[in-house]
Amino acid sequence: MTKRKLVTAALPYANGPIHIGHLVEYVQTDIWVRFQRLRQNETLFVCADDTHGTAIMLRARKEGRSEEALIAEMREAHIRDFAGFDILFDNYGSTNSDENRELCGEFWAALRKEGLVVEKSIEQLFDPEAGTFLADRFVRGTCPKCGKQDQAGDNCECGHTYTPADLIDPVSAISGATPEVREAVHLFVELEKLHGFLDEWTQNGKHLQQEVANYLKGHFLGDPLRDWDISRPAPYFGFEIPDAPGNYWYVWFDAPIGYVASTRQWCEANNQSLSDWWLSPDTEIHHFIGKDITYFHTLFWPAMLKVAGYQLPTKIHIHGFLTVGGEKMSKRKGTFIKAETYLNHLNPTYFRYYIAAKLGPRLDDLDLNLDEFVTKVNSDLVGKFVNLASRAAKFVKDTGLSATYPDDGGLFESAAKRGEEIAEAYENCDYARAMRTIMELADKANPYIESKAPWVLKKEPGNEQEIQDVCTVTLNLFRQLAIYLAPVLPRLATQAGELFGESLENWQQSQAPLVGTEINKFKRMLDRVEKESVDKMIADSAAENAAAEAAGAGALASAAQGDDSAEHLEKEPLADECTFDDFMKVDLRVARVVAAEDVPKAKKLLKLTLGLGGDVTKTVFAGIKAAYDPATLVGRKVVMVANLAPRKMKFGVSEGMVIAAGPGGEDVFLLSPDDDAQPGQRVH
RNA sequence: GGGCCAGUAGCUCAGUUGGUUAGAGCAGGGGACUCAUAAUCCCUUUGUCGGGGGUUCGAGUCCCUCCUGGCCUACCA
Repeated sequence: MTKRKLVTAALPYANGPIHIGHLVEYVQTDIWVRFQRLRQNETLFVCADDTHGTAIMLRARKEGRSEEALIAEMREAHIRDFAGFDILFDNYGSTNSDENRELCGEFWAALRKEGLVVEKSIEQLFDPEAGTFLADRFVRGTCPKCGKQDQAGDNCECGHTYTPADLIDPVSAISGATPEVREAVHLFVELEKLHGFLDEWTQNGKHLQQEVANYLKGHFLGDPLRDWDISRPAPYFGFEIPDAPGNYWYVWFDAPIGYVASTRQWCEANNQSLSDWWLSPDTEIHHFIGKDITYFHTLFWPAMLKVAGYQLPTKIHIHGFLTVGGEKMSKRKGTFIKAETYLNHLNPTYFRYYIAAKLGPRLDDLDLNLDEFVTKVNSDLVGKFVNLASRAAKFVKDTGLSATYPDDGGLFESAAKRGEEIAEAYENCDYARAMRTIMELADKANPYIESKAPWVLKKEPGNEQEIQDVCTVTLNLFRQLAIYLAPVLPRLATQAGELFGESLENWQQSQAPLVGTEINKFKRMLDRVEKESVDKMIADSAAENAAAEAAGAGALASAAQGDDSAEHLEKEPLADECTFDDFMKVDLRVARVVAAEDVPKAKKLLKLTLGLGGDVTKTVFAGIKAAYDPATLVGRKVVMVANLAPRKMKFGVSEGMVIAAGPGGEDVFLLSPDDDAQPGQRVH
C-alpha cells in the first residue's frame, strides 16, 4: 500500500510579487505532486502566504493602509501568478488566519508544557521616530571591528559578526533616526534540550540531502544550540502571544505552522480529518524549500513538530537559487522577472520544461541561460516531441489507429521498460535525468517515422495498412512520451489526451499501446519560442523596475544617506563595474575655456575652445546652451574627455566632451577643478 | 576564517561499485527529405576529463596537494 503524501512549498512572503526565482520552487514542487498523482498516490498540495513581521507592518504603514488590506491584495496576485504557471494547490491559505492562530496556540502550549520557554531580557535598538524595534537588517552603522561605514546590523563585509547594539553610530534605515538601546523581555525556546533528537533526526540519512546534514552538523550541532528568540514586542504585525500580552510570535514561529493551518482549511472544506494528514504515520510529509531557509525547516520546525506530537517531515527537499545568464537576478538588467511579466510574453510551458531540464536533486544553483532557453525548448519540445504528433496524425485522421499494435521493432516495449527509470528520477527530484531519458526516447521516434516515410507510401495505392501501422506506432510513442512528460507539461498532456479522445492521468497508460480508436483532428499544441519575445520580456522587466524605483523613491535610502535624495541614483543606477584599465582608457584633462561662442542655429550647443596648455586647443560642441551664458565661461577651468574620438556634428567637428552632471536642459552643472589645478593635467 | 559543492568537446551536461579506442543534446560543417511549427533524417569536426603527485596490471572514476569558480556561514527566493 502506498502512503498518502502531504506536500508543501515554502510560503511566499506577502511583501512582493512572485518572480521567476520563486517559481523554480513552485514548479519543482508542482511537478513532484503531479507525478505522485499520475502514480495514483493520494497527494495533497498546500501552500499559503506568509503575512506577518516587521516588513509587512512598515510597508502597510508607508502605504497608509491596513496590513490586512495589503496582504489581501498580495494574496490575490500570488494566486493569479501561480495559476498562470499551472501550479495547482489544493489549498492556498494565509498565515494570518484563524486556523493558524489556533494552531500556533496549540504548538505554543506544547512548548510551555515541556518547559522549553524561558524569558530573557535583551537589549535591542529602538527607532524612536518610527516607534518600533529594529530588526538587524534595518540598522546600519560602522563596523566596530574594522571601522567600515554603512554596514548591516548583524555583520560586516569584513566578516565580523556582532549585534546591532555594537555598531558605532548606528542609524535606522527606516527613519534615519539614531536608534536608542532599549531593554525588552523576549521569550526564548531552549532548543538545546532537543539537541539529541535533532542530531539523530538530521543525521540518520533519511530526511535530508547529505550536504544539508553535513552543513547542520558543522554549523550548529557541533556546539550547544542557542536559545531561539521567538517573541517580538509590540508593535508587530502578527499574533499576540496569549500568555504574554504585548508580545507577538516571531514570524518564523507562525510561518511553518501555516502549513498545518492550510491543511486544516482544506480538511474542513473537504470533510477530512487533520490528524490523518499530520498525526498519522501513514502519511508522508514532504517540504520543498530553498536553501536560504534551511535552518528554520531542519532545526526549529522538526523540534516544534516533535514537541507538539505531530508527525515529522519524511523529507525536506532543498533546492538552489536561480541565476540568469550566470549572474544573480538583477532588477537593472531586467533579469529580475516577475511572474506576471513573464506571462505577458511567454508560455509557462516553456519555463516548466526548461526548469525541469535543469533541476537536479542537489542544492546547486541553476542558471537560466536565455539563448539556451530558446533553443532547448524549440528543439526538444517542438522539434522532437510535438512534431511526432504533428507529422503523423493527419495520415490516420480518417482511419484511426490500427486494431492491433503493429511490430515496431521493440520501440514501444523498450521505452515502456524505461518508465521505471524515469519514475525513479522524478521521485528523487532528479528531473534533469528524467528529461534526458525522455528526450533520448524521443530521439528514437523521429528516425522511425522517417525511415518508414508514410508520405512516400501514400503515393502508391495499396499501402493503406502500412501507413496506418506506421502512424499508430508514431502516435503511440508520442502518447507514451506525453504521459512521461505530463507532470512537467500538464497542458500538453491534456492536448494529447484530446487527440486520442482519452484522459492521460495514469502512469500505467504509458505501459500499453492504444489501438483501434479514432484520432481527432490534430490541433497545434505549442508554438515555438521567439527570441524576440524573450528580449521584449527582458526589456519590459527592466523598464518596470526602473519605473517602480523612480516612483517609490525610498524613505529607506534617503534617510540612511543624510539629506541627499536617492532619486538620481535610482533613475540612473550605477553602471557595470569597470576595471582600472578600462577607466584609464578615458583620458580626462583639466582644460581652460579659451573661447565660448553661441551657435545661432543650434538649440542646445555652445562651441567651446578648450586650452590644454601651450598651444594645444580642442574644439568642443557642448550641450549646455540652456544652462550657461558663453561670456561667463571664458577663462574658467573645466574637466574634459580629451581622447574622445572626434565626432562630426552639424556645425563642425567636436573633439571631446566637457564633464558635467545633471539630466540636461537647464539642469547641467559643469565640474570645476580646485583652483590650483593646471590645464593639461590629467585627472585620475 | 570555517563549511558544502563543482571544474569532462564552443555551450549545457551524462559518465553507475576504477576495466576495452571518453559519450549525449545544442551549436558548427556536409548531404538528404518535404509529412511536420525553416520542423525531421543521415554523415561529420572538436577533448593533455582544471594542474601536479600517488595507489593500481589498469583512474575521468580512489588518495594527497595546489589552482579556479559557485554557494552557505541564524529571518529576500
